[in-house]
Amino acid sequence: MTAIDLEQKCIDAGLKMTEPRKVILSILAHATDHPSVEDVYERSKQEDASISMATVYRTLGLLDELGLVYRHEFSDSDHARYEVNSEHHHHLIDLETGKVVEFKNEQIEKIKQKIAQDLGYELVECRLELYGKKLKKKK
Amino acid sequence: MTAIDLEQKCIDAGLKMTEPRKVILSILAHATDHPSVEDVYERSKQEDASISMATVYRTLGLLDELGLVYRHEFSDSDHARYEVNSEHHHHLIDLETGKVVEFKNEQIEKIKQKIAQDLGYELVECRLELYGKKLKKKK
DNA sequence: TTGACTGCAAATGCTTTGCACCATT
DNA sequence: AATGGTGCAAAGCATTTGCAGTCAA
Repeated sequence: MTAIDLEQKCIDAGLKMTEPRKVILSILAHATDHPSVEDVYERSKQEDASISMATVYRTLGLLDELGLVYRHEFSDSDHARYEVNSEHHHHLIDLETGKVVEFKNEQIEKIKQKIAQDLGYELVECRLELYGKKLKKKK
Repeated sequence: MTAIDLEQKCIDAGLKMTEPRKVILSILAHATDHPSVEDVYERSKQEDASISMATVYRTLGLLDELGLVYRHEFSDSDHARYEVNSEHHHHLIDLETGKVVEFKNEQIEKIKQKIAQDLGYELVECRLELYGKKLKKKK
């Protein structure tokens, strides 16, 4: 999803397209990692030094509510990290470097559904995170 | 795991078996839910009104380090919730009531392993939580 | 005896909010 | 012009910590 797409979705949702919001949306659209609030704040300041932390928190909160962004709370760090909500996937976190690898798996999606159903529930959300250490290549 | 088992493991780990710790271990051993720090504190006070919140935090922290207890951070609430670390399982959280249902699934265990391996990682930890709404029984 | 443990209260650190001013619509 | 958005600084809140007294071993 591009920055323009995000801007349009915000406008459609009735938000005013202010300067701070444009900057934040652009940063999120271009991020290749999963930045924390602090990260977004730092990067925003490079575009526009007057942006405040409060605005970053408020904006990310709004985007999360609108479902445009996904809020992660990986257990290897203690603050939230964000990513633009695009295609459904899960994460593997490198315990040594904190690097996040994304993956998809059709089989797991099916089993999740089935487990929830068997327990008498409709699956609404799901959190699946793997934490691991890089394997040393053998030989 | 009984309270006695937990006490023994703590002693083996070199911890002194004090009154507050006995109370907290007993509460954890008897809990059928996944109590928050606050919950453990409230329940502890009924056994011994002099126990402080700080001690509950410190004790739960120690137990987590020793691996005797598992610290959850379900995304429907914002504080940590604990359970005695017994058999490996995952959780489904009822989004309407907050109720936690435990489940196991062999298939998922295998797929998790395989995914990590395929990505070049050794699986160390994992978090799998389903969030859902109770299905209405049809007819 | 003595080092670990505890309660208390103060400190922390991330996040939220009240308020007055400002900008988008 | 009206309303929603912003920066700032203060407030919140769960959790942690310094300290002096206490207790298990």
